[in-house]
Amino acid sequence: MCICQDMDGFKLLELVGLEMDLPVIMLSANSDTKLVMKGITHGACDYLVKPVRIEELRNIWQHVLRRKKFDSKSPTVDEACQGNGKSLKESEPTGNEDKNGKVNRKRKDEEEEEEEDEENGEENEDLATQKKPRVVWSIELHGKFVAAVNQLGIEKAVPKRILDLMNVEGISRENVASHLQKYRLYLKRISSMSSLQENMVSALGGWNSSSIRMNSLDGLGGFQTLSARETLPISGLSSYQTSGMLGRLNSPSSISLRNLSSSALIQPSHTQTLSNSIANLGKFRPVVSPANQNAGLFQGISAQLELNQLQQSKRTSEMFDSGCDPTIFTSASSLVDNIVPVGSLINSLPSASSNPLFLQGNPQQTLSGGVFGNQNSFKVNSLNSEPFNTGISGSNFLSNGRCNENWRSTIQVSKFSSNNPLSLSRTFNHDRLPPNGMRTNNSSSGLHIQISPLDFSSTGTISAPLEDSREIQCQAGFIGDVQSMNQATDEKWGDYKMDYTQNSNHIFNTSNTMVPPNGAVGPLSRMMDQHNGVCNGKIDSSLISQSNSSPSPLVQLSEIEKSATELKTRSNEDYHLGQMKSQGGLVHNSYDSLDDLMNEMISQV
DNA sequence: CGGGAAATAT
DNA sequence: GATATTTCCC
Repeated sequence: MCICQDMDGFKLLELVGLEMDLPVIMLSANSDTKLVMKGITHGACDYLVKPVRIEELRNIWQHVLRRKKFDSKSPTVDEACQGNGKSLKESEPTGNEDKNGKVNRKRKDEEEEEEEDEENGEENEDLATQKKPRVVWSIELHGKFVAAVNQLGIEKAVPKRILDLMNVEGISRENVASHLQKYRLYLKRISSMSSLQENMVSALGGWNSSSIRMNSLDGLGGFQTLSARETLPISGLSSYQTSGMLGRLNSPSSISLRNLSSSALIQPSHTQTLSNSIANLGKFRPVVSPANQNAGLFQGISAQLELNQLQQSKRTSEMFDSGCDPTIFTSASSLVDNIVPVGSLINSLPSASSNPLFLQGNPQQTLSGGVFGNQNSFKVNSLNSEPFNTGISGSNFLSNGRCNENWRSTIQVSKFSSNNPLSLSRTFNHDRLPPNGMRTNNSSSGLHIQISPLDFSSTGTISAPLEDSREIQCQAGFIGDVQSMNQATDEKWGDYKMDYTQNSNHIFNTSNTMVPPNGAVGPLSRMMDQHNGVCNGKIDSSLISQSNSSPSPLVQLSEIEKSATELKTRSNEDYHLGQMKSQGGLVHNSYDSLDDLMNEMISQV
């Protein structure tokens, strides 16, 4: 017989059965009952769902022995085994895995089969039990986790308690402990990021942009991974978001506050100075997180971005020097990283993007504009929308009102520039396209990438875009209210993964992702802008505060978008400017509370 | 039990 | 090759 590549397992199974008369055990990651049945009906003795536990294998052996015994005694048994799958039904893979409710996350993998000499399949079930299904921290699950943690307060959140609060079956304390470990790590990163930012700010004058960037990158990176991973599983679902988001929302603000007060994070290292406060923030994570998330997305890209930035550098450096927006900066860098693909875009745009435009506009405003621009491109859909999704809304609702207004204003602006926006978006896309890389990346790396660009452009779905834009806008708008912002952010954070992850699917994602990518560019630009204008005076305080607390994330997002927009638009300087104005106002507003924090942090530093 | 870190699985 | 989870150990 010949085994060709195109031959699937079932064909092979038949061949083996016909020509070799060997007992065959099918192995596949696909636990679909239909497939199992098919395998068995095609002559497989057993069908094991991967991953296969050792116990299962052990059992197989035992069965072999048993079979031999039976054989001698009663051939029938043996026969049954080999020949017809039906007799083996029991061995159905399905059985094995599911101890827990969740059982197998479904994977569509391909099926593989392998034959093995003798065996009977029955036993695996016994053994099967042994196998522990791998817990996939879906957004939903993570949402519950976050809600539980928030409820308990980070300090009091220990695996056992979290597990109780989550009230989810199928996961063990160990699972929760592990996830908590990861979550803490994540928070830590965030906090460090913020701290770094702060430091940078404090340093204002003298820091190396490069070092800063590095830091930011690191932080982001971590997130990203987290988010990305999570995202994957989730990706399919739109639904999850809602639930997840809500959950988060619930806990949210109040929780975050607690955390802050308590503080406690342990920060590792460096940033400690800030850390306490920061740490808290980190715990808070929600707030900060957004930025991080964004950053995370971009990660890969960093180098390019940096280069780009550097090129633009002067401005950038200036910005830094001024210290206007450390946070932003960071985010920018992070963005940059992620952006890679974007980077290419940027490059292409570069000249234009680079400076001029950005400089002029205010970052924030610009951002808004950017967002809007996107929206425009999307088309008003946004309006329709529902925006945002409730999920989001949960946290944001309040702000929504504001946002809306902002939006409107923004929108107007965009309209005015409207042509551009669309063009921008398109351009954007195109640019990216060329970069197939982006897409490619997306597919490969996944999540993050998709995010942005793709969605954007293709996005087809309008909805996504809209939402994104909305969110973004909202964020921008929020900036004013730190608290609200925070909450929103928090939520996101909570979802952090979710958001990112989702990006593919949901709006959130989109927005997040989108933003980041864009943001990558944007941030820089933003920075630049600030530098130029706004930043100087107030900026420090306001910005800083932002960076520290949640605001920054938002800002970043908006920035990002903005940047993106800018990039896209370039041409639309006008448009930017207009937006900028509006933003500026917002920004300042927000920080009061944050400022305090900032101040403290700064002083500490 | 909780946390950190090595070992694995994806 | 890197990350997410699991497992092991203190």
